[in-house]
Amino acid sequence: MNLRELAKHLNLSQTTVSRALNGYPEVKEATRLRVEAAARQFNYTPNMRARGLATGRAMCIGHVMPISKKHEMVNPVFGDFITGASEAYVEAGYDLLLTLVPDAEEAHHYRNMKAKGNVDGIIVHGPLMADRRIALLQEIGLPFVVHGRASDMPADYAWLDMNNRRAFDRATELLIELGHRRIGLVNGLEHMDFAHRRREGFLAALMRHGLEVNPAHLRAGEMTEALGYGAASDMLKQPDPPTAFLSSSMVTAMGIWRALGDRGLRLGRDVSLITHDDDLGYLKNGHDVPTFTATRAPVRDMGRRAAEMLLEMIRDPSCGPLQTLMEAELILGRSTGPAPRE
Amino acid sequence: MNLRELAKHLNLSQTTVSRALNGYPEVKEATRLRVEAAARQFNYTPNMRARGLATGRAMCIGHVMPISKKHEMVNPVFGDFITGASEAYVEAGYDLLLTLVPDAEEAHHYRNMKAKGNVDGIIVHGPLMADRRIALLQEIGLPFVVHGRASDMPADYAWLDMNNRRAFDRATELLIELGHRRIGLVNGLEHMDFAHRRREGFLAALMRHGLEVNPAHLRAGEMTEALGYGAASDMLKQPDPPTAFLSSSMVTAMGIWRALGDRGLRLGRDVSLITHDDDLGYLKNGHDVPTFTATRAPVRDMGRRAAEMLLEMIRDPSCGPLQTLMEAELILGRSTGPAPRE
DNA sequence: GACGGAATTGAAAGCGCTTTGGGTGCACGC
DNA sequence: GCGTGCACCCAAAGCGCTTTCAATTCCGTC
Repeated sequence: MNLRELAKHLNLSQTTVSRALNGYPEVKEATRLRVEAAARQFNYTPNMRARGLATGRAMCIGHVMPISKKHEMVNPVFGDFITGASEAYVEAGYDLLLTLVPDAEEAHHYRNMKAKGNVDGIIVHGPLMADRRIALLQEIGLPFVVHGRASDMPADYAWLDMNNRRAFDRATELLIELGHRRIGLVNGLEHMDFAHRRREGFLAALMRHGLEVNPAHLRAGEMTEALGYGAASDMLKQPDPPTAFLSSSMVTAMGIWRALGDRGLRLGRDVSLITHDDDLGYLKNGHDVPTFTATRAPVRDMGRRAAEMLLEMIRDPSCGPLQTLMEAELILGRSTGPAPRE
Repeated sequence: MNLRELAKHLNLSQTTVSRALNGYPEVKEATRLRVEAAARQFNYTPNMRARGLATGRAMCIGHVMPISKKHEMVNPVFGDFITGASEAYVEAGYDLLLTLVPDAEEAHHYRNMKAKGNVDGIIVHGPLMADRRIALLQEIGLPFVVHGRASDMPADYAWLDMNNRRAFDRATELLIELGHRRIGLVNGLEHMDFAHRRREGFLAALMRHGLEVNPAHLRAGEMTEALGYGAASDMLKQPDPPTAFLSSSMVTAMGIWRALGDRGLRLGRDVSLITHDDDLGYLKNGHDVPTFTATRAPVRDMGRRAAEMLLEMIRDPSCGPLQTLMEAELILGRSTGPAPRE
């Protein structure tokens, strides 16, 4: 059933039917009711492609995920983020188009997004420190919001980010207050912006307290369980092993934990551990009391907020690039305790 | 730049330009080259909405994920599955539309998919045992492939599934051969089809070997780390604790492992564990030697295959519903060993 | 040099919707 | 009786593309 048929069936023009369904005021209330009833009866839904052609709006948001060829890994955070975003889209009547781009920097993908005309705006995932996509998108003129930031780029674009720097600074500070002097950092890949900021926060806190940075206590890689296990195992073998760890993700933290187990070290007693926790649905940090002391950021909420920002920017293009910085909570779990006496 | 402008610039009709770009034979080679050069120069990409309107094909596949209100959790497998599917779409020039459906309003969402006309087919995720969506989609007449199956429905639809029953049967068999007599099953929610089949496989193997089923050794829930920890802790407290566990996911297995650690039980020595492993990018099962003995199914490949099936069905609607059953590998890791002497 | 068919190209219709720019009645005031 | 303003409705244009049908050109042939 399309508009023409519906109109014919009602003995009305397409114009009137269209207006009735889209809530225009110049149609008589009785007529509107008649139209709406018929639409319901025949299960009429406007064809979005046709509507899009006519209005110029696609009613669809694109999410662009870079999948690096080298590290073929889907960010586990993605599922939860997108769930949150999806809530906002459903409410606003938008669809979600997902594009996985093999190489973060393939310009033509982004250009095509605009030309193909099937999205009104996009959300950019996984920004690098110097992410050329931002300038590209500004040039293209498609509204966008970055999930995260790109430190090396001028900041006049829309983004939603967690305060990674501060979160890791605070976490480090907490460990230092507990008496830890040798702290290992197991970070994500540091050309990713979020990882870079976390490292900065970590180093800043160390420096503020006059602590040396031991390069052997810094490790970065894809945030897998294996990374945590490997990194912690290596560091613990060294002459001056860390008495505490900072980890960039829950799975990595579990790997670290396993490495402790191998050596008979007890978490929170012999060795302390703070991890970042994205509060993912399938990876809850304990039940009543959190297993890990953690910097927690509700990724799902962030997805929703980012989506709302983008929708707002589309609704009112004059509002300029919106920016949101969210603070992570520092939640106390059972993985931290005073540094052991030497 | 749109087709008309491009045509004008070339002093050609839209017809010819369109044909040149779409590889129709009736256009002179010299002209085609000229057109292609101009298209590249101006970065012309056809507007998909307009093309879709004209051709009736959306060049887009919908993925529908139910998000149950009760268990607000995104299936962690989803990211990898969709990455695989995406590969196939990119090659075929398709886009991917993601819809998260809160399962209450099911029916009208699927009906709208068809009416809105922005997808040519859909992939259905998370099938339940008696999933009404299948009959609905058949009635609607939109090509679809189910990731998994629905045991209680007639099987004349397209699906791609892992042989869950056989995988868990084999895994159980292995444990029995190792001398285990009391085996705990920590499963996913059993109204989900895959979990139901795994349970069946588990029970079949027990029965075949004349082993009693202890209801206290069966547990099902959302496959979180906490589930594994809680279930294992409970079972180990009982008078006749399991000497081996079967787990439906890696994170759950890690929870079980943690519960063992709490009690000073060593994995693979004191207690054995086999888990299902979806081979996710960020949750690798060990490095050289797998940590866990596991039934492994490459979810990403499955995504690709499912997508290819759907594209084939769209290309040739007469080919009927395709079906693919994949076998999981049973890979040996360090989490299994002979049952301890009593 | 005219002719038939193959090779190229174009004009125009149409996909299903929105929206512009008129109508057509009708009530009202003069 | 006539203009005015309002409330309501419609015909038709147009969004950017594909595709049908027809027109034109080109060539080898007789």
